[in-house]
Formats: sequence, C-alpha cells, structure tokens
Amino acid sequence: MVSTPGFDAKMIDCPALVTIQLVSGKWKTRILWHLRHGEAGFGELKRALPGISPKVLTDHLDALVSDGLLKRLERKEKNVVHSAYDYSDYGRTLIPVLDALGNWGLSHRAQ
Amino acid sequence: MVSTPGFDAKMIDCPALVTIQLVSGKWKTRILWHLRHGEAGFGELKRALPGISPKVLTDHLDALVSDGLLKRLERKEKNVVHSAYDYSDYGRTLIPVLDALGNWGLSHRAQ
DNA sequence: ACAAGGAGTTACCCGATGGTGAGTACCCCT
DNA sequence: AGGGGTACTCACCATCGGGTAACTCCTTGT
Repeated sequence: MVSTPGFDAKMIDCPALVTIQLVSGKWKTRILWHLRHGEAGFGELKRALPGISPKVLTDHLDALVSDGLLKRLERKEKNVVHSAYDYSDYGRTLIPVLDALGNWGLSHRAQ
Repeated sequence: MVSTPGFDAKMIDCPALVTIQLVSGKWKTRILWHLRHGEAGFGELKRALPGISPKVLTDHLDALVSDGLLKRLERKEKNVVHSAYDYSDYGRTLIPVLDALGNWGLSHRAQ
C-alpha cells in the first residue's frame, strides 16, 4: 500500500502540500495522464507504462482509489473478472491542476 | 544534498512529474510560501518553520537554488555574512501553479 | 572571558518508496 | 494437456528522504 502517508497535523496547514502528496509517486501522474483517454484495465495500464511492476501498479492504483481520485469498476464478462480504473467526478476536478503542472513542466524542459 | 534526484530518462516524458519533483519535499512548499512576503535569511526561515532541522533546511534550500527557483543573496554587513533567499524571476513563474495546487488542496480539505 | 546568534556541517539512523522474482487463481482457446 | 490472458499477491531488497545530535566557524555584546 502506498496510500496517503501519515497526516502529521503539522503538515496539514500547507494546502499545496496536501495536493502534492496525492499525486506524488513515480507513476501517478502518468497513470492519471493515461486515463484522460477514458478508463483502462490493469493490463492496459501495465502495457502503457513500460517498466512498472504489477506490485507498484497495484500500490499506486489503490492509493489513487483510496484517495478518491479514481474509481475502480469491476465487471464480469462471461465469468471473467475485468477490472477497470477511471476518474471519479472528484478526481476530474484535479485535471486542470495537473494541466497547470504539465504546462509549466513543458516550459521548464524548454529552458 | 537533496537536489533533483536521478533524472531517469524514462521520467522525463511526464511534464507534470518534472514540476512535482521540483516542489515535492516536506518543506519546500512551505519555504516557497513563506518567501512570498519577500526574501528571508536562514535563521528567519528556521524560525518560521518550527520543526525543521538546519540540515534539512540547507538541503531543501540548496535544491531549490540549484533548480533555479530561488536565488541566494550573500551580503556582508561589517564583516558579518548575512545570507538570504528569494525567488528568482524564473521561480516566480511557478507561483500561479503553486496557487492552483493550494486552492485545490483547500477545497480538498473542505471535503 | 564567555555567552549568544548567524549559518551552516558532519556522522549516523530509520521508515517509506519503489523494484525483483516468483507464485496464485481463474478462464479461454487449440 | 498446454499456452496465454486477466488480475493480482508475497517475500525480500536497495535506495532515498527526512530526522537527531553534536560540532564548526565567525562576530558582537556584557
């Protein structure tokens, strides 16, 4: 489990930091980026993120779900469990913020 | 030294992530927040951030300076070295992004 | 002479983060 | 019966970020 770590009361009083905690993690921004195209299954994400291990992918997904940014959809097609992950409505409100981060990052790389 | 960690070539292609790397660190957002009021010396920052150790403060400041977000000013007043830290012009461009993070974080805590 | 303040430095420690390699359980297709 | 796909889980390990305690160097004030 990665999940949101120890909410040290002293840490709470920096709003920017709480946001950063939710999306910091080596793969979280990339997962979130990929899901803009719509929901994706575990295997699809794994293929989309070369180098990630199944363990770390589960950890990150669990964290994003338990923080309420994503929701997990489980459907059974002919007795085959197919899980998919997608933004929650709440998670979608974060997209503009991620865009701001991304745009700044682009101009930063240009420097 | 904290500095920007291993620029794993694979990491470069997520612009949002590169931005996050620059400001993630337990105290960086708080340092950046404090400096909005204007430059501050080492001791002033230390007093403003109860709980931070001198080592960690130097680490974070060094990282922010070497990433170009802050600049370090050294002035000598009667043989007393007085160092101060302030936003660089470049670092100032990050302020709107930090605001976006902060505002989202505020509404997140409201939830 | 000595404390006190500014600005760090050094050595060491611990827990979190991410990675590896293997294994699980279920199902479909040939 | 075997290979492949879905979705994980488990034990273990290396590295990193942050923390502690002590120590340095320089200067000013009492």
